[in-house]
Amino acid sequence: MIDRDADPTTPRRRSAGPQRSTASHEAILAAADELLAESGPAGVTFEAVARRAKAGKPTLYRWWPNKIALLLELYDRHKDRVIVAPNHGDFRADLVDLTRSLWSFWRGSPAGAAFAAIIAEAQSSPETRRSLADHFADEGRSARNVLDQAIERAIDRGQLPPGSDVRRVREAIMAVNWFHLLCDRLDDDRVVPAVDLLVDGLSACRE
Amino acid sequence: MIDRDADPTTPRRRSAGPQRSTASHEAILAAADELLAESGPAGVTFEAVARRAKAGKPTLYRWWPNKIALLLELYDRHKDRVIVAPNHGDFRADLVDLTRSLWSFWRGSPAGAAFAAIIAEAQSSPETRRSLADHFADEGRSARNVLDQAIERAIDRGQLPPGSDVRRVREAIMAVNWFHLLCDRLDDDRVVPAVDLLVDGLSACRE
DNA sequence: CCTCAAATGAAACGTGACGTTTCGTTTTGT
DNA sequence: ACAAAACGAAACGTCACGTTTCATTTGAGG
Repeated sequence: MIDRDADPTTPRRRSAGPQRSTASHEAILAAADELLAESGPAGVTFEAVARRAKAGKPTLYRWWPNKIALLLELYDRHKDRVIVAPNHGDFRADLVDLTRSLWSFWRGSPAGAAFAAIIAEAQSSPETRRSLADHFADEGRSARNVLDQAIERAIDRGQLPPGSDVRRVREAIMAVNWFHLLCDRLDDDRVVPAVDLLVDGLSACRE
Repeated sequence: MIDRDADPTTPRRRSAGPQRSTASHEAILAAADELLAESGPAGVTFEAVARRAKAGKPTLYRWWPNKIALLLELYDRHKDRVIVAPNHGDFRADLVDLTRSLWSFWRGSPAGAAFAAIIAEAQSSPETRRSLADHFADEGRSARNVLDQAIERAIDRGQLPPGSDVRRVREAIMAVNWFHLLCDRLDDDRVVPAVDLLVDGLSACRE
């Protein structure tokens, strides 16, 4: 953290005027990131973020309607940096790989707790609940995510039926991931059984 | 609600002494239920419940560690009253029936929002997250629930492999239900596709 | 019957976040 | 230069939290 008060070269105001201040935007995200790492999602309050970022609360409320939006922006940044696209020439292998990386990402950083908090926070109203669903329903989001790419490769290869609904496949996979996150069951041991169950259906649910 | 102040026949104190007061217990649950119906899960605060039940906050904190426990007790009561065991002689049919009833129960009463709030609230700490998982992991809970019964019948009939892990099957089904609840996608139209996807696996995910 | 332990309702406490408002300052675009 | 817009700071009232205190009431055991 920079103590701007002790540095007379930096201006007292980061920016102002008819345009959004990038400096403020960055300072706020950085502060939120620090708080997330230090005290978890519960520590990321608009109050605390504004305090640490030396920003005004109205500035926060101007650009983010609520805590979900802020956490989501943080989360997406980290995720896009960490999750890379696998390509093993086999759908099941790709899915195991993706699931393992995602769960490990969730386990090993504040991101898991943050994402759980996003889902949790979104339950406070029907509108936010819908907006959560829509955030993941959009096909075009983030230039086709790595999961969608793996699904489409599987269809091309014939490992999924030609008429498969990519969106429905994606949601089924997400449902499993969410459940394991929310129940704190992100062990590596559970990855393969979970993927097998998903791909093969309940009939494959052996001991 | 009963205005006990205006009715001199009722005692000023519901009960006290070395035993838990059943009257207080009931009054608190009733008040919580009213608040849930009126203002949703957000309205069910210990503060408001105590006020309406004319109970002391310490009494609430004595018997329920947190809001999750209270909501869970409310939820289980309603659920056990509404969800009945289907038996169509076919696993898929049973599952469709159960899913439809559950989703309709969630849609048509404050119970859905309440249960979503329970999941959400449980995300506030790793301990409560685990306790949520454990609440559903226990085999013996509530004298074998209707879902477990349907699964075991399916195994007996040979519609699921003999070695199937009931717990794993149950969790896979729960994952789907939770996801649809949390994303506010409890339409009747989605029931059959969701069950098919679950039973047959991703390969069955056609348009 | 009496006594003691334990549970109760009421009220108060400090803490902290919420969401909003006000104010004076700073910067940008015209 | 000027006006519009964004900024930081500070304050506001509201509300739930979780805890503490206190007097009161009940039930169980002697």
